[in-house]
Amino acid sequence: MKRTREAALDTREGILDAAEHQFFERGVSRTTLEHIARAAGVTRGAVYWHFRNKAELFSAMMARVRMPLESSLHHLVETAITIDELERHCISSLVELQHDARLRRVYTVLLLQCEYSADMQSLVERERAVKEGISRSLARLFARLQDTGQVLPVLPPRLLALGVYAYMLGLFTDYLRTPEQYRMPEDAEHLVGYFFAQLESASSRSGHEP
Amino acid sequence: MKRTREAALDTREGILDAAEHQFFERGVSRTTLEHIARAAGVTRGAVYWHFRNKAELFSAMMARVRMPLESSLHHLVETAITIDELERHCISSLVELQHDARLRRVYTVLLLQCEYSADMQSLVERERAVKEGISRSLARLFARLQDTGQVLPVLPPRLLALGVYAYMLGLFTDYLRTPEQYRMPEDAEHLVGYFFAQLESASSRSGHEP
DNA sequence: CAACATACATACATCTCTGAATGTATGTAA
DNA sequence: TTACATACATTCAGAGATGTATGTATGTTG
Repeated sequence: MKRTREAALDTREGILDAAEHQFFERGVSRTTLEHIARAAGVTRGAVYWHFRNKAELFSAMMARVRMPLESSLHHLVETAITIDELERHCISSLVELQHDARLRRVYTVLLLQCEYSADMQSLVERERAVKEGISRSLARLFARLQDTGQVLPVLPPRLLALGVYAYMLGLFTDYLRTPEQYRMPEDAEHLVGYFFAQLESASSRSGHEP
Repeated sequence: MKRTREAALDTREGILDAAEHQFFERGVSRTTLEHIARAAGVTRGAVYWHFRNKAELFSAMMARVRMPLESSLHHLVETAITIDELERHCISSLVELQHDARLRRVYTVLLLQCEYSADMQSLVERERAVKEGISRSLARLFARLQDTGQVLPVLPPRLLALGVYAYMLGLFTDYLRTPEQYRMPEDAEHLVGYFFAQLESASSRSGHEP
């Protein structure tokens, strides 16, 4: 058994992989560090070597994946873009779930297998901050797009931001819960497209159909 | 201390009330039966007298509240109704959350404070069945409304049902997580109204504005 | 007013999980 | 090659948590 630095990194990654699967299958609170260790082929000693406790392990696991709504969106939203780009981003982030098993697992854990109680305070606060950022960015984007006439002023920017966020959250959650009800590339396009259709003024809407 | 039958029922309700609060504050897995008993002013003996275990207590707690999306919706959807009725139902079920603290607590537990792991299997299956029923009912309703020309065929009924469900699920979840971001009577109306606006043909849309 | 059932409280045995302490083999730098 | 750090494995003590068994006071019924 080698104990070089690279091997240690492999072990660490293996533990995180195992945590992903165990959390996904048993839920966060019901999986013990022993479960994770065994699944990773190590003992709890190794786990405690790499992570201070379960909460830190959880955070590390979450940090490995970029939140689809967060990752590129924040950049996307700050640079001047069109409403179409935002729509395509929403669609692709939904479709991505079908292809990326890790994303699916981690998001299932985040949305369905994790209790947001007081001991997860740091996690809760972080998520809250992320959502705050997304909402504000989205609202500013919509404000810009409405100013330039790209988006119809059917709703104030704040509500558009809330609406898009809630819709995507609901779609993510429901897809992860019952994926068999979705035919994924097309349904994502239609469902998201439906929501955005109202926003697109006639000018920006041309060139949409083939 | 009286031990009559009515007193026993009071105790039972008290335990359920306490469970609601404790689950809400600590999350399901982190609250022990001791917590619940103390909060209810009894001991674990009383809890075990009324409920076989934590899972059964949880189920009993959930059974006390009617799911806003489930309760009247199922009836509503089977009787021939207009799209406006469905829209108003969605709005009012959202607004209801603001006024009904119990609903808020129980739904927060269901959506944010509860891990859907294997031991909650029965709960998971039940929720799944409920959603199946809602989806099918909604889809049939949309099909009828499209046939009679009340709703524009912008999307197939199945996708409309999925979309409405996901949107409401997202709104519920997000509102419960960050209620301070919503100005509740109006925002619910605007957010839901936005989603339904596309569906309403010119005829059914008249008489909407004051 | 027995006799029994109900509605709990109390006490206990058991189990699980955590965290820390300790042990140990391997790598690594002087 | 010695001395130390790294990367784990093993062991142990302690804290909850669960479920059950038992005790007990109060109703309830014939």
